[in-house]
Amino acid sequence: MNVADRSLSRIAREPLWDRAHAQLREALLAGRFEPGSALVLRQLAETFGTSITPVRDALARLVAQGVLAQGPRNSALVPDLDKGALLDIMVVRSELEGRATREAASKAAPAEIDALEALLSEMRGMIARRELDAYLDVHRRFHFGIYALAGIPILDEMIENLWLRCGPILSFVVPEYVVSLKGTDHHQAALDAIRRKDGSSAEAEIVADIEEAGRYLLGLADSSGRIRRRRPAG
Amino acid sequence: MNVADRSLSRIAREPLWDRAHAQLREALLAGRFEPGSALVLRQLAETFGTSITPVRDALARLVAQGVLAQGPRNSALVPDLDKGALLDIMVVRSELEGRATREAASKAAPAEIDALEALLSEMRGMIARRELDAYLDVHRRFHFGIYALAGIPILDEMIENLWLRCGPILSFVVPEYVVSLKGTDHHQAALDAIRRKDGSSAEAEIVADIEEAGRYLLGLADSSGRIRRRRPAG
DNA sequence: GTTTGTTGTTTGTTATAACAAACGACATGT
DNA sequence: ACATGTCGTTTGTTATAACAAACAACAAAC
Repeated sequence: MNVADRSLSRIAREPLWDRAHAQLREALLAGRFEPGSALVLRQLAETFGTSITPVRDALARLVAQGVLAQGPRNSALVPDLDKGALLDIMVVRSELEGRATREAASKAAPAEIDALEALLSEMRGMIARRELDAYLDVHRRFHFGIYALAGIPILDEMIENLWLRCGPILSFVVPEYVVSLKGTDHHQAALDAIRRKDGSSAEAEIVADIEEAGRYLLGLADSSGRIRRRRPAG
Repeated sequence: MNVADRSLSRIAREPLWDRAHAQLREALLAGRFEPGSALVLRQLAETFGTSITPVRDALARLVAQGVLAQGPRNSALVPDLDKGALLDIMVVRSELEGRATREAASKAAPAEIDALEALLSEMRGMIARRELDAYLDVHRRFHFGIYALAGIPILDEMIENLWLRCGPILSFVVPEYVVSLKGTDHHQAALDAIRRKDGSSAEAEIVADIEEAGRYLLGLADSSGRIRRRRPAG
């Protein structure tokens, strides 16, 4: 060990496919891909400025995780969820996120709960200002903040996977819907329950939150059962 | 359509990486890989008689699924579960497999239940004859037979993923353990509960089955917390 | 006009080579 | 002896080219 150790930081090795994977993941979560559209190797490779190999790796990973669907020619497709698929995901989400919340209630420290409380007030401000994208981002951090308190990495991983699976349609919610929920703030109720270590109530609130959002998205389904956004992307 | 359509069958396209993936999956589940060992691209490529590209694809998929761990050089490692990791998996398995069983109880048709009953008697014969490998295979088919009845593909997928994660140590059970369980046959009890559409009891039995196996595997842990087989593979 | 066959383009698959980072063996210096 | 530096080997990463399957457009035949 020499004196320079304090000023220098670790050099992280990050393969190109890892960066491609991260970018695709983020774009999916932000709803920047049209459900049903195909992700083309050479096209993405040109966008990223790499050869097709790293892109191929990234897409293979996403498909393996079930985040992307595979089309006819082993091509990667942005999933186009129908009512049945969404309902199934909601069932698993309720189960997993409910359990994570219950575990969190028995382990959370006051300081950690306060940090989540801060996110809640952030969220309220964003709703008032109709900042939907920013709201969705903090909203996600709030949920995963709870689940992280459970201290079960595998649970986190699987929950994140489920969010990714409905990523392309998560942005279909409109600000008006979020505003209309002021009366039934499951987020606040869940956090309050966690604070008083009432695992059952906390679980029930989170499940209610998931099911409420699920019902809203289900209501967006057209006659064929596919989930569409109210106003097509401009 | 011509007259030949009846005798000819669909020609399935199966890429090399898909076959490699399937073989690795099966080997993992059969416990043919030593926990902690590294899977080397060029070595496997030679075994399969292909270039490293398809092998790379297969390993990337397995790592993305969380079935394989990633080592220092982004290398793929056979997971070496410690007590904590195993416990976490068991929590999620109980939650998911419990829910699947509950759903199955409300949807199962008598004929489907009878088919599972047949598997149960097959299992009993195999235990009596100490055919461990064959038993584990039918045992797996029994469990997934129940979960399939729930009719929620995503649930199935995630449960299979969890089994794969502990695949390398599933074969650590010894015939003596299985035999010792004659008194508490959770499998039979779960199936009986499903037959009388008692979802809660069915769920409880499956959870008990999982936790019992979990306790056994936990008992194999050495002083450092790593799960080892009683008798090292010959 | 509909069907059928052809052809060119698109797109995922595989093999191969060049590359770079990490590791171990070995030698060297203190 | 121990630390350090060098070098060869191992091993994952990336780019590239050749390939094969699928699709669409178009032309020919009935």
